[in-house]
Amino acid sequence: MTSERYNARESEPKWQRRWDELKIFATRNDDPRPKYYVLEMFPYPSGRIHMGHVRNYTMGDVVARAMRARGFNVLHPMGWDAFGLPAENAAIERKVAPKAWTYDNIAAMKKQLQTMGLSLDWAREFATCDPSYYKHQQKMFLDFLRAGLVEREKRKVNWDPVDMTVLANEQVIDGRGWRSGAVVEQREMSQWVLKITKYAQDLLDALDTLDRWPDKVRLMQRNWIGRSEGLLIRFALDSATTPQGETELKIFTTRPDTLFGAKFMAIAADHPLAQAAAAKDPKVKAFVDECKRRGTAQADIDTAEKLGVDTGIRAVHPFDPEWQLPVYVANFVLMEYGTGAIFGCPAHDQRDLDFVNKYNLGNTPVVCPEGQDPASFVITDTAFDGDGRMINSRFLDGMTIAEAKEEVAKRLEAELRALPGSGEQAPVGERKVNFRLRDWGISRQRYWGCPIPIIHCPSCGVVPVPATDLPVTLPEDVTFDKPGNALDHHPSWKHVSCPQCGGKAQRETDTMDTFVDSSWYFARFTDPWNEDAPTTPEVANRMMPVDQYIGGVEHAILHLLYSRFFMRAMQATGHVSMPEPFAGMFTQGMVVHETYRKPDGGFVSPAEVMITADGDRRRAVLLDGQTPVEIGPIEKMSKSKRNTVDPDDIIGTYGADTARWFMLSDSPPDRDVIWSEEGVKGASRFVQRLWRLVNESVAIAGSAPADRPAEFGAEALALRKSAHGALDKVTSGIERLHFNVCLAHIREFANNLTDTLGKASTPTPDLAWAIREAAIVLVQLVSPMMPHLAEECWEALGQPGLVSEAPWPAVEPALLVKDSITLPVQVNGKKRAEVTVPRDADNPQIEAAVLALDAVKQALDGKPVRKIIVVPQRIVNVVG
RNA sequence: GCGGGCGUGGCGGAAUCGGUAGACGCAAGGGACUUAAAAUCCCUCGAUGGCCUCAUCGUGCGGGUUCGAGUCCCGCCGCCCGCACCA
Repeated sequence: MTSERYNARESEPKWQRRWDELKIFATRNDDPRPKYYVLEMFPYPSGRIHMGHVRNYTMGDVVARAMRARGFNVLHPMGWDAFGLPAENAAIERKVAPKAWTYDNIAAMKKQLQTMGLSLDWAREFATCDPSYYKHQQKMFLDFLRAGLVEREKRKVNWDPVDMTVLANEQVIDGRGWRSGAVVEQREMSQWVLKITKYAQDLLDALDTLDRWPDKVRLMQRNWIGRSEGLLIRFALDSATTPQGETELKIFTTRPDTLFGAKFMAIAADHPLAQAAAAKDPKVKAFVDECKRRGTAQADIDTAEKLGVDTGIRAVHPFDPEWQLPVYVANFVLMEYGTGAIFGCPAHDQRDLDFVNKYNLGNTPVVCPEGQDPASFVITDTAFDGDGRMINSRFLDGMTIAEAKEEVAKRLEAELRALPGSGEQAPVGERKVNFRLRDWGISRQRYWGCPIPIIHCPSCGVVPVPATDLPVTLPEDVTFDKPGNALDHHPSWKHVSCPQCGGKAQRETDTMDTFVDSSWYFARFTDPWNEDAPTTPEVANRMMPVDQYIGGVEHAILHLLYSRFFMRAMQATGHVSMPEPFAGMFTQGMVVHETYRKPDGGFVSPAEVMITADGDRRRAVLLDGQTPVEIGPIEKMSKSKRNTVDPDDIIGTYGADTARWFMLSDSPPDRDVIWSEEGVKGASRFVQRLWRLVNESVAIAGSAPADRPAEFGAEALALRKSAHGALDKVTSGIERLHFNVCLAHIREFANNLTDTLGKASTPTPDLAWAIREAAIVLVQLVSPMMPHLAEECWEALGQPGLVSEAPWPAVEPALLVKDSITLPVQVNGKKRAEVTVPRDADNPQIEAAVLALDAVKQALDGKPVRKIIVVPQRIVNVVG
């Protein structure tokens, strides 16, 4: 027996070296066992890992280690999402080349990650900025182009008129450029888009097959795709009021039933009709220009005041040639959705109601809720969007909404009118399924991204770079002394000869959105050594999909949806043969921490603060012991709030196992976890306790027989039940990623073992055997969470080999069965007593036992028993 | 603004299915050991009242369904995440 404390600082590097030497985490693609692919979202190489990474990778590692023990061929790789804006910012601010900055950061972060003891197959590591990775991405871009999945399209971008550059939404602060301070403008640019909308219906339908995804993520994706069924309606325009060449306005609506409640038409500022009106009317032009003087972020557009201007144009109601509606340009109508034009029915749409109330256009309710008198039904500031019957709607009156929609659709489909220009007759109304989802614009006017392998030739047009010329690599001799795209500024890079005609031509200088890089890395991990193709299909098809993907909720929509699209596009071009990349998805919560402020209001970091207890209250002072510090709200760890904790410090002080254990304890993994010094100390105490407990078990049970005894006494049986109960719960808990509950069960089991040891200084052989079994099970249960400590304990127990390679223990089902059960007894829903009955007691027996209880008789107070509800194995409720 | 989520003791949280609310831990208080401290071990720990093997109340707020609601439904309040060029 040892009385020494467990020394993480010595043990952890030792076991990490051992694992490394034996290459036990290297995955072979030809391993015949069933595969299990665990993946955590790969990090952006910012330079240092943060606690969010520690939490994310610990969770993945627990799953990987547990599944490995259960006999799976586990694939658990790691790489770097290495392109992106911060590298360019570093180049501007610190004059370091993006490439050098990025690879230095990768080296530093890899070193940090390696101290965590993760069971990763580092042989598969790559960074998305490696030409050997993006070469294949360029190849796939060209495959997609040939497959009709890539197009050119005009898109709006944030334009900084002073720096003459495109800004990311993040770089627009209160409508101004972050460096220049100039008011940003919307500007149209030709962009490359990936045709994700071609898969809109499939991406929506397939959500139903993703049964191991969180419901909330599937719901968010469903809403993002935004399928709606409605009607395209061609409104005729009154020629007297309409600019030359315009004869009709096409709108999309999901509420054709409310057509008789229409009060106005509204079109987007960049709608052709608005452009035509602006050319004639300075007031309209001023408004259209005003609309362009704002960023492109949706939240900003939506929260801006609803404004509009009357174009003077009048549209004709499709059911009444005498009824004219004013056409407004409105800032809340988007060209990107539907046809960029709507009809406004203020009584039944809040935005429309706010709009008419502002411009005094009035409203007429056309849907009346059931039970309300139509004569007195008035709308003032709250639109009614519920169910009801049609009123004030001529031939629709009395119909339900659904009937009215159908009737309007039928009538307008039957009505024909000449198409503008052609004279060909076409229906005025057409049923249409519309999606909110837009195609994925991937062009970025930035240097540090994957070059788009296209050459623009004045005579041949858009020419793909020939496959033999790939990759198109980034030049390294670039400067960042002027704003804008450094690739574009490069003196020679973009000048090439056309691969088709040989004439002078220019390379595309836009690079790809970094979401492209992260939309297929998981497939590349299955065979990162293939130099000829993005994937080796027979390998990818065996190792994919990812069985358990883990990452932050912030990626619930974009990254996950783009990846789902990319798999489909890769399937269409022969790189994989399945549509879904992630069979199981888990979104983990953030790591948050208290904030601290000095008397002058400045934030101070946790490392500079001392916390003292003052009765029930906690107080904080600076390390000088003098200056009081205000303890502020708990917030997401961020540099600006200075409430970050450095994983290096924690691992250096307490060891990786303590950090890992704490990250998994307390909070449910999908919720935020509060990092606290007390919590870490608690985890550290448990590390020491477990070490003592295992060593005491060795000392007490050293005499245990090697063979399993035929009979077990009461104490041994109780311990075995506790061990196998914990084993059962932890095994299923890891499967469901309920780590906090797993840890509680492990602690409970450890408490039971401690109690047993306390009572058994000289145990009988059967108890000694049970103690040794319990210690072994305990070490195996903690091994996925605290692998270094577990190895040390495994050695102390005299077990052969490494616990990291030991098979997961098997549960003995007989030990999970209880002989008798204790049921709570309620009288009229309130708990009054408990009754203990044999496991197989039938209902009449239980009822008799319950009615005999004094507490039940008392609670009934002489009232007759009306009925007794017996929920098997759960509860008894007596109704009096 | 739109979409999504969350809310349980002093604190983090537990409670497969609607079935004993508060598992497990943290903090706190009391005690043991110690010259002392650290470490460790034991006890108490939702609120109120009381006859401490007892009763009432209690899961953000207000209603509802049910024999029974933290869990389901309706309406609020508060906080957090995403919104297409941050990753």
